[in-house]
Amino acid sequence: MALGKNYDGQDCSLARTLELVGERWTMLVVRDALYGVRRYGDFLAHLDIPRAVLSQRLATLVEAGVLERRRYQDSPPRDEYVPTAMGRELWLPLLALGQWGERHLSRRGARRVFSHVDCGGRIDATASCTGCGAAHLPPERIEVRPGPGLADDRSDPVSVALREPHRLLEPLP
Amino acid sequence: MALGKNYDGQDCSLARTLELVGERWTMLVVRDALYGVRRYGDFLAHLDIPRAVLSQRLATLVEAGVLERRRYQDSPPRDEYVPTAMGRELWLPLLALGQWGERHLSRRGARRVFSHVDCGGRIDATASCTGCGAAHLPPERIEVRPGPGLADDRSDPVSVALREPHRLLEPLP
DNA sequence: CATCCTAGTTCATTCACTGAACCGTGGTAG
DNA sequence: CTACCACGGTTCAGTGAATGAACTAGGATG
Repeated sequence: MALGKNYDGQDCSLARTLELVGERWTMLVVRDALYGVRRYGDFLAHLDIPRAVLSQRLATLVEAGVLERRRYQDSPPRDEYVPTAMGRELWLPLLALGQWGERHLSRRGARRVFSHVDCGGRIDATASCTGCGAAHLPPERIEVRPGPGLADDRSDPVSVALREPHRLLEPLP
Repeated sequence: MALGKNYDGQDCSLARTLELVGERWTMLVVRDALYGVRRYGDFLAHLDIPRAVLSQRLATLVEAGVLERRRYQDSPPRDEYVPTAMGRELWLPLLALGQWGERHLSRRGARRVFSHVDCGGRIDATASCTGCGAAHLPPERIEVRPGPGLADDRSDPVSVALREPHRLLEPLP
């Protein structure tokens, strides 16, 4: 989103949600985190986001409890950003938005296909498996694959790694 | 959202969706449209949105096919903005976002409660009825009521009308 | 005729986004 | 010991969208 990030008069959970994740780039950062992107440089290269904006978004998401900043190496000191339980629950709205776009804004086929790791069935917009009927699946049980509509013209490590099937939340690349 | 509304390198249906509905205010406009708000002045009063931004957002949504602009009176000429089928399908992602905020960002209770008009059961984040089990319900089958966490300090016609139970998409106020 | 209502547009100001440059820490190579 | 590089940022000038107030236009209303 953008300027003046608060919707003051709106006593509404949607408005409160958008104050946090509705800013420009934020949902794409969370999506990447759910795909398994964890390092600053990978977000940067995959999203083509200005460094200052990425820093600010990561700080906001950490402060809000959507991501956790975690030391994964001491020398040199390196931190990674990992979705918390709260962040993992954003999977459902992000999926619903993506599926809506797939249905209404895409002329080519699906760019990415989600399937249930336990049965291989396709996932619908409510995170349910159209194969076995399991409802409201968490990201841990989902695999992403490139779909027929995906243009594979990007060469950053994340884009390359996502050309193979990949389970959500598993570290990339 | 904000500046430079396109996510050029992102070959992703979520990014395409956000280019359209991810701008600042846009999702709140769609939410209001699903609640039944139809007139420029009602959006304006309920959202406290700058007039120029509202005009621009309505035009974008009409052009994209999310809303339809419809003449409802000839003298004086007056148009209303009504969700198309494409717009009505945004119900699911908007609900999922709102429910996420309700769970994670709200200290008071729910601000609004959604229920199934056919059985009175509560609606979950996947638009399914927890009472009768009906899945993926469309907005036509949903009723909104004020929840315990709603502060009723606003006096615009839409806020006042929404203090009563109201079926989604039914014209307000 | 004067006033009001609705639905806008215009405009100066403010403020976030952008992209490029710079910085600091800690390896690593010679 | 010095140079250089990788990573993860911060800083900064320029741009452009959001903001809010003022203004406009068409038509009803008194």
